[in-house]
Amino acid sequence: MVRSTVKELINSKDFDRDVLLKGWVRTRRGNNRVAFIAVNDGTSIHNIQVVADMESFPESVMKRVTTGSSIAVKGKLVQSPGKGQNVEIQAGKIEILGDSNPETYPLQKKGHSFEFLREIAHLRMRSNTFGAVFRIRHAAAFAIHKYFNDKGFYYLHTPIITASDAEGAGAMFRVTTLDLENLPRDEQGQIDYQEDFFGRSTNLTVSGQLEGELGALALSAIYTFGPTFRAENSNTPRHVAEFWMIEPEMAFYDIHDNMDLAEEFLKFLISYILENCRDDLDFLNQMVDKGLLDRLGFILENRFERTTYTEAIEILRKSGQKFEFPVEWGLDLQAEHERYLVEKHYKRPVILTDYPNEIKAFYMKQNDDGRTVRAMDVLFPQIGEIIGGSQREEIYEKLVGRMQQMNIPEKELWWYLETRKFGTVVHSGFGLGFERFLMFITGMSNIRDVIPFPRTPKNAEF
RNA sequence: UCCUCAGUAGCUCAGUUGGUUAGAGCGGCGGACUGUUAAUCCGUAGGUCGAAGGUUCAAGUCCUUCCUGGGGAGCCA
Repeated sequence: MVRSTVKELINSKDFDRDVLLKGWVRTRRGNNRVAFIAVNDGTSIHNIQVVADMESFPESVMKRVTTGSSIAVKGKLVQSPGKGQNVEIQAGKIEILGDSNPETYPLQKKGHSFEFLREIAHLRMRSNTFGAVFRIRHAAAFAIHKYFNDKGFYYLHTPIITASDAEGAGAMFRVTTLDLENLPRDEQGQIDYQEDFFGRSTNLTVSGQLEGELGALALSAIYTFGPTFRAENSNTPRHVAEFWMIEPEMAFYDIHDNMDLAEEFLKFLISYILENCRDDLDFLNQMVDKGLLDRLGFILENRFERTTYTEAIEILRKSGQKFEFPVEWGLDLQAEHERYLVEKHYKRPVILTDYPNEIKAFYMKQNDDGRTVRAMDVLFPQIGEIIGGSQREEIYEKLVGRMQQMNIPEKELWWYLETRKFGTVVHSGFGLGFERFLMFITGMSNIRDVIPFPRTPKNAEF
């Protein structure tokens, strides 16, 4: 007999047929006459109830049906006479696939703190919340590929190991095969990286953007979606050392095309999750974050307001609102400022453009005013910035000028600069931190709870 | 890295101005119960009080250092 999943069975109306179910026991209730076994196989947030007449099964088997054990059940799918579920399985045969000692199995039927579950990350996916989170994580990843593929973008695999440490996006992890106990030295006593695997110093990537631009300037539109590494000693609910990032780059797109894409992309992802993960979202909305569904609706129902950084500073200064951090032209906006603009002033998502060049990266398109660049930040309620991007500087001389000002070594990025020498075009792109997006769409408040096995300072367990 | 709060049973926590043998709920185990819904009721076991050092007649409680975790800040996605 073919195994049916919980997802198939709980939605089925084809009753009184024989089915085969395999899964893990979540809870067990009952008395000496009848046992109610809640089984979950990860295909749904819901469990299916297996009903077993105690006298039909040997005690030696029923004793082993404990929380966490894996079982196979052959039985009849029937309409449930009890409240709380539509269908259940009247068990005909129960086989224990794998025992689970109830005295040592750490997951109980009562709720656990996320902090505790993080310590048992190898088992936490068996809990309701983490099952929901990781089903949504999958759906979001799939939706990202679907969106870009349907739009004619190419998925470009930018390198994970990079020799460039000029990207300026934070501290990097070194990649080496040198013997750390016995490092080769040159005449000056410096470490001799010519002896290293690549013949030079290499690191894990902090961004695929620069290589992504090379792809866009050949294939018209590309996106990257891969792991990214930051060796910063950041201990916050919003940072991990290894995370996933989505970075589209588009030739012939100016800043306005870029904003259009970002808005359409985010709305598509949210609609896709709402359509395909409704049960999981309902669960999270009820158990984790009561404002979740309203907030997702808020994004879908509103056109993103577009304005400039300079205008935003004016609004904040005139607001009469007391902020913890100062509001002044030239300073970066804090999350509290971004949230005020979105939640109080515009009451809709906001895209800010034209930031002071001093607080933005070297590759951003310089405006004619000489002091702002064509950056764009997409701001969401609750979290502030969710997407950061820009039109890129395509004029060789201007780009080099900026690199010199900011002490970015031109020699190392010769390949990046050559794209501005040979057939340069207007182009744009942006970056979306995948886990930051997942926090928004699941309502989870710690980034370590939206990635299966988080890497943070002093923690690389699992 | 800085600031701050916390660490007591498998989990979530209480524990008085330092004072006898460290408690509860849940979970586990045993029992009762004819369809349960985080079942209910009765009973029961379970502790290196994060680690090391110190003060004291006496430390879960006070002091020092360290470790781990939460929140905030910085860095940033």
